[in-house]
Amino acid sequence: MLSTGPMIDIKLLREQPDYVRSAIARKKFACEIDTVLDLDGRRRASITDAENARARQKAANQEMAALAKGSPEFLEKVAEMKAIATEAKALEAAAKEADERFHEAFLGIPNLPDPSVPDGKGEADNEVASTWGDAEAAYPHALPHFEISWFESRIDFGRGVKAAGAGFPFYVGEMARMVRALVNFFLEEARANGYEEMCPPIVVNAESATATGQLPDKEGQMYVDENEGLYLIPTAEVPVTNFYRDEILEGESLPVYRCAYTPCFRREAGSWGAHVRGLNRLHQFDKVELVKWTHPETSMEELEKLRTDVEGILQKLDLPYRVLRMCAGDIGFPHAKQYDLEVFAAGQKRWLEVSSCSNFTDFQARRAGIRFRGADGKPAAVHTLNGSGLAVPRVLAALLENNLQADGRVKVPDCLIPWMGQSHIGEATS
RNA sequence: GGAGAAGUGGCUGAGUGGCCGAAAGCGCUUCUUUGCUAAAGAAGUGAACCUCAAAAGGGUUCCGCGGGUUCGAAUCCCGCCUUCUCCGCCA
Repeated sequence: MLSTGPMIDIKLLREQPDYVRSAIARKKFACEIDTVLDLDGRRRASITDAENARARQKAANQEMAALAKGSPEFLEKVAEMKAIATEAKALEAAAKEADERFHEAFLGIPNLPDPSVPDGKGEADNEVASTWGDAEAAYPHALPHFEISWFESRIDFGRGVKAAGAGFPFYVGEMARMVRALVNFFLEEARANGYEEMCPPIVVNAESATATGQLPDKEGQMYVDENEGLYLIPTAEVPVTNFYRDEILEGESLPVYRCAYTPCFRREAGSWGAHVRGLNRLHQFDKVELVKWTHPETSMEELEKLRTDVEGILQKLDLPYRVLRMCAGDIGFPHAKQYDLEVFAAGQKRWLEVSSCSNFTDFQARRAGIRFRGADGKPAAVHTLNGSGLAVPRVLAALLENNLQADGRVKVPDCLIPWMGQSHIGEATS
């Protein structure tokens, strides 16, 4: 009847409303649990009424089929049936409306945070789970990347404004090749970790955006083509996760690992500020995304493996980073648990988020209708996970800042040299 | 973009107003027979939702999607989507 199912389990909400209420209270999203429960009750009563009416109608129709067409008994029955049909139709329309109202409200309930997620109201309450590398190390020549003398000649924001708008730079020459080198490196790392590469559409329809939770929560963050009803993807997570929408996977095929490189588009409405300069925040950027479909029982350990996979890439790049265990108040609408990975940009002396690794448990899978056949043969929702592996611009920013040398050039990390074919970029200034 | 054709269960494919959740075949599962395999035979084999404490059972819906006609629609009408063929265009 509806292509997208509920986000959390409605049975859980019915049976343990207080648990759901308190779990959601830990998140920053407000939602009307009682309204949803009330609408659920109305919906179910309405459906029962409609189905009973329909059953009466069907039974009567069976009798009619046995009567001779045009006979007096038949004509009498037809007259009688009209009233029943009218009633059934009205009840069905009411049931449909009640169902739609319920679903609309239900869609507004966020995923519940996992018990292991720390309490907290926002950014300041996230816990540092671990750090790698030495962010305090001397980076004697570090500069904010946007202050490097040759920066604008290789990442041209001014001409980007002319061609498209703020936040859409041109990468020129060796910097364009740097982007390509990073993307290639990221994809090969993903492949080595068992993720099968995909090349997905970079626009999606509203159903897909709803399934992964971008809609209705983050409507304003996506670029949209009103004519076609298509959204430019904010992340490859959206098309890739929807690959299996409305499908039932064989239990043995889990877990499935996939990765995809795509440009990502974000309007970032209202989030522009003075601290956002250079590559720190863009409307379009390149990213390799890792996606997993797993058994419910293993999703939390798969999240740890996912995070470890991403950490391995940062280690090869030799970028100091820290892992944040995101608090309940700062994790996203569809998230059950989330780690953010931040690299240290020595020039700005700031931590830049380059990856977010998340377990959505069955939230997306329910909305997307992605199920697997368990041991009992019954379909059940899979768990979906994803993480950036990695986003290009901020990694590039940190590389430019941390690897800046006395002569004004930037040393290319060893792991990228095979892809770049050169050991330094930029021009010597001294 | 223009002109035609088609969309039925995991697959192939019947079905032009009621007896159709839907023939038949294939596939799949279990069982039987059989030195093994193969073959043969028997039974079973979709999903969602409502009801039920749960299971069992019962009910409703689903033949691309959405409307409509009718007492009754897989079947008739309208709109849309998708696929295929031909033409045009194009990387």
